[in-house]
Amino acid sequence: MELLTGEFKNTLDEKGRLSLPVRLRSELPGNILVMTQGVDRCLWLFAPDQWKILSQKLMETTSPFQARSRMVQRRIIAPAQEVEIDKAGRIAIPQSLREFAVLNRECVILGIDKYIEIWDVDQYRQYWNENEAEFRSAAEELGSVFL
Amino acid sequence: MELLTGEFKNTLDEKGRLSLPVRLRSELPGNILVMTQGVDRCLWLFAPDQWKILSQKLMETTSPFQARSRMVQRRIIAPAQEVEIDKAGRIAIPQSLREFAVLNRECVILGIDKYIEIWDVDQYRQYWNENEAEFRSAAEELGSVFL
DNA sequence: TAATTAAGTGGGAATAAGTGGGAGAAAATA
DNA sequence: TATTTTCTCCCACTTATTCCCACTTAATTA
Repeated sequence: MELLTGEFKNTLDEKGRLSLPVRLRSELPGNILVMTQGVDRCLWLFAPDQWKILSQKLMETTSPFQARSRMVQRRIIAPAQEVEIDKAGRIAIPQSLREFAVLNRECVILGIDKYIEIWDVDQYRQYWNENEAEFRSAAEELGSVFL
Repeated sequence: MELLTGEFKNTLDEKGRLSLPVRLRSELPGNILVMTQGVDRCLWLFAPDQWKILSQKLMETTSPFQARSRMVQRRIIAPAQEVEIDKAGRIAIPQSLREFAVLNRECVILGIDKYIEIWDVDQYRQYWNENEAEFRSAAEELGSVFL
């Protein structure tokens, strides 16, 4: 119960199922997760209590009568679905989310401390390449963060 | 009885019927819903008690003697109709509402916690594309929302 | 190194969800 | 009143999802 981190590569099968690496699974509180669209072309996975915190914050600060709010609600809140980890440690990724993230077969799974990201391996490679330079400059800005 | 969320794609049939995804249906209190025009080119669906809350608030804050109020009343309150979920889990969408939302065949159904939105798939895609840039800037502003 | 366990992957069978369409009732039109 | 249209209710088909079991490969242990 320590590090929800690690980068893994697993394959999505024909039926839309993806194994969660044990390393990540063992850090999760139960076998239910909430999955939604990330801001980039990936999926975000949260433990239910984490999702509750996040979604409540978002809902409190947004209203269906404001255009920007509706955008956030439609892109973050609306796509969210509960998924259950099956006996083999897999989750079935709902079709709409599979399409959004362009998941094909090879997937990259990232543990990011408080949540998990799922990428199509090609999309992730592309993202990585396109942002190499900007990452370096972002890292420079972290100069004030020391150990 | 937890998440009234999820993004789904179902087809409106020749008779104007649309299946509500079980994931959403199972979160609803009964088989009656109130359907009205959304602020964007989509339809809004509420559970009757949610609709009561919203419509009362709207009526309390508007007056027939103010032009803006009349607009709100005409566009939100007036178009509202009750619809019933049939045994196959479908709702029949009244013609006037179908026309308003330009529903053709492929529909996108969004669960947004307290209500449901129905879009024509093309309309939704267009909305999505037009707002890509603004969504990203809105997301940046959410920087203060952490887990 | 062989044996054993665990992790990840694949697939069949049963079930459920979504979709289409017919028959009859109700409503509208002539 | 006769005819047509619309709407309901019901049944049937197709596709997707779920559940269960088995195989392969990797890791662990003796």
